[in-house]
Amino acid sequence: MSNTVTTRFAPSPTGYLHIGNLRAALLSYLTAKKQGGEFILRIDDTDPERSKEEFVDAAKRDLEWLGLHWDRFERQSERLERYHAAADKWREMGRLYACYETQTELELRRKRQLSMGRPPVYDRAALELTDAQKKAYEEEGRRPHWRFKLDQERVEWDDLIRGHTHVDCGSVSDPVLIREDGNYLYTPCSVVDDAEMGVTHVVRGEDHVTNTATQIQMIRSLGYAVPNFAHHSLLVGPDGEALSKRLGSLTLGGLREEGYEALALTAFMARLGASDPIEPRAAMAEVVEGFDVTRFGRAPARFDVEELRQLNAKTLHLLPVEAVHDRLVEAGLPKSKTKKFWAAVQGNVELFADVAEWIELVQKGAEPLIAEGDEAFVAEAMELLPAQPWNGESWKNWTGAVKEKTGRKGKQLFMPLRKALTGRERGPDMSELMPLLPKQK
RNA sequence: GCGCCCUUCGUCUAGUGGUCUAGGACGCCGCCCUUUCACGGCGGAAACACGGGUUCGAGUCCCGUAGGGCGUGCCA
Repeated sequence: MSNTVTTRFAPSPTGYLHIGNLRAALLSYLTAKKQGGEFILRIDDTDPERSKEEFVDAAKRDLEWLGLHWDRFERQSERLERYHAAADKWREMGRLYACYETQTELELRRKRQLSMGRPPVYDRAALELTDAQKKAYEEEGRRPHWRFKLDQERVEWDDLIRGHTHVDCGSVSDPVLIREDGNYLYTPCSVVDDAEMGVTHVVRGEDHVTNTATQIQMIRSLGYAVPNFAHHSLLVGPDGEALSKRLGSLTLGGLREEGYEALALTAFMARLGASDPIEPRAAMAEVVEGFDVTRFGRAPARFDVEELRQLNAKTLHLLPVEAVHDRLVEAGLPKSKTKKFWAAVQGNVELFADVAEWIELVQKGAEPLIAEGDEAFVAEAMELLPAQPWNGESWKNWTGAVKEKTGRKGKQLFMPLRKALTGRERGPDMSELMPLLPKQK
């Protein structure tokens, strides 16, 4: 109908979303939003055995948290009649054929092909089955699974990320579309949904490249327009190893619980593996603005949570107080104090949870930390401590007085005083921090 | 095994035969700011996987080797 750029993210609710899923979801979302388009969240739940509602809820929660708001929500389990209709068409065209091999038989056949140095491609034996043979199988109690008969041609497309891409369908097995138990597999559902939902850009991982070739054939056979494709590379770990092994520890929910900012995560993933620099962002609109799917490379991208942590810190360092006010109050800070507190402390937090330490300091104070040999100096300095309340000049005045009295200067002067007041060696600018400190005992 | 893709500073990358003595960003190191640490600003070190070939000339083209990713499911 319209030319609105439309993308989708189609997770199967069989587990929690992880960082790899985020790459696909985010790139899809950003591809749509950069063009003012629509983003669809489509739950791929055709497998009733493995799909769990719990995972649907979790996926929604994760995407909402990250700010990947969907314009439409669909679920494949409610669209089965659409898939039936497509399957009927394919049967009429002679492109969907019944197969009766068991999984064990197929496995054996593949092993035999492999041992002969041949690619394990389905041999289409079922195409030769006579009606009588099929009937015999049925009477034996076997139920068929259904394969799509591929044209043995070279399928080509211009991929937004990979450039000109080709797959030789002559070396690909005819994909199974319908399982023996009648459930539809990913491939046909995706084809039908993308076409009927008006998806213009399919953005997904490069593990789908072969699927794309077979799906293009299915799309064409149904007379639909072939959408644009963008296959991004997959993530690998910090040492270049496949990430799949450690994905379990990299769920989006887990990263959220560890305290990472949604904005840090989206800004990071929107640039990881692309040629534009990874930059901290103060709002999702900036992430969208700075996104360009064609800037991504074909090489696998390393995901290192340490780099995420660094971006997280920089993100926090540029967030205005309005963006964190509610969370500061939730963490126990009085509303009236958030502005000055954040101005003083934001440069010293890597994860938002780090504010807890500073909130405790400004509310309860800290045990002085006095280095050996500095006892007399600190005692002398405390005598000169100005009366509270302190203001922005207090630190300067105090240290000036201490300097005059003791002759100390530089680090010898400041570090002991910082430690005496805050109990720490590191922290925010003392001029800003001192007025926030509680009444001294 | 076979097929596809990939390999430039530690990391993400720019680079489509000739100012590439290889550019940027993050990190690292140093300096500056703050008469302290952190934050911030400025600067520096740091790479064409290896071997052949084509060419006057190769990071750029071809072949091979090595390494990595993906595919090869009645998973998605």
